[in-house]
Amino acid sequence: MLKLSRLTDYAVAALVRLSAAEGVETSPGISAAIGIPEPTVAKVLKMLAGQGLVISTRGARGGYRLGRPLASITVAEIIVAIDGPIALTSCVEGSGGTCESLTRCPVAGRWDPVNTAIRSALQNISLADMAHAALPPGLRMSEVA
Amino acid sequence: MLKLSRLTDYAVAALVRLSAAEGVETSPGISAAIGIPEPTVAKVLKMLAGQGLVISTRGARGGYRLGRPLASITVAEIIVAIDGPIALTSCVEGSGGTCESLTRCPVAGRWDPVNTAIRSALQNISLADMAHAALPPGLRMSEVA
DNA sequence: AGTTAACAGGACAGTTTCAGTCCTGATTGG
DNA sequence: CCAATCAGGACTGAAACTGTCCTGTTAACT
Repeated sequence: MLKLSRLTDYAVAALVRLSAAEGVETSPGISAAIGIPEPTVAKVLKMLAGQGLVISTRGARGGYRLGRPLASITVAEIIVAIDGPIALTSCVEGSGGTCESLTRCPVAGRWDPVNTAIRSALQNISLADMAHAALPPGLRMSEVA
Repeated sequence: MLKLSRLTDYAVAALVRLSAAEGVETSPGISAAIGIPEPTVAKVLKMLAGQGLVISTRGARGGYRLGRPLASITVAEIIVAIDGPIALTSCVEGSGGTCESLTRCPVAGRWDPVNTAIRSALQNISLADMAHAALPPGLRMSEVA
């Protein structure tokens, strides 16, 4: 359904939360703040740390903090960190394996403009944009932060 | 991986093929032309017919023909016909059911700008654009963001 | 009429992918 | 030395998708 994974959604929640925390926060702490089970939150944070979107500190009193300001993190980066490269069709996945029916397939390569358009759209939306988006009626920022 | 279903890919192939045929063509005929098994092609065509993207004629000497010129069919329409409404996150799916943790979820509603951007991008690409895209001999999507 | 070609619609199993959890190891502070 | 915390990978159960098949309906041709 052209939908992204739920983990990406969690990643956004965690990043926004980290932004509000203004410092180092632990995985259990983030879990409690955003209402998502701790093991899952930990998994997401590890993936984000791998891409440098968050910076981890190990050991006691360690935790995570934002690697960059929210405004400089794009939605595209988060999706890449969680779901891998943005390629709508397997034909253009960077896997290197060629489509088995490449010689007949009349679509090979034609999704490129679509992929490009999607990437461009996602790169033009920052996390700050999402954080500032209007919240549903009845939900106040103070309640979630 | 933010990828669309393979059937959508087939749909594009079938539509481009129908455009080349310039008339009524049967499901088995399209299958042979694009190298995709007949039952699958039939399934895709039925879905496209349901959305009016192709027009079916029943009975002997029946078949399918394009409902509109390629240039007026957008990628978004095909995706909707095959995969359903374009909504990246379940939070904003038109299901009406509210997120079970809506009161805590700090992300509710924030994907809207992303969804809008994606829809806009997909609505601005017509099938004719894809049909005209160059078919690269080696087809290498070098690097993705 | 009868037969044949073709679409319509739904039901079905096999496969793959994903979400979520858990375990073991490494690092740092008290 | 002990506790807290991240790192990395393996594993399981559930869900979605793919691809196929079956039955019914429509229309042309003989």
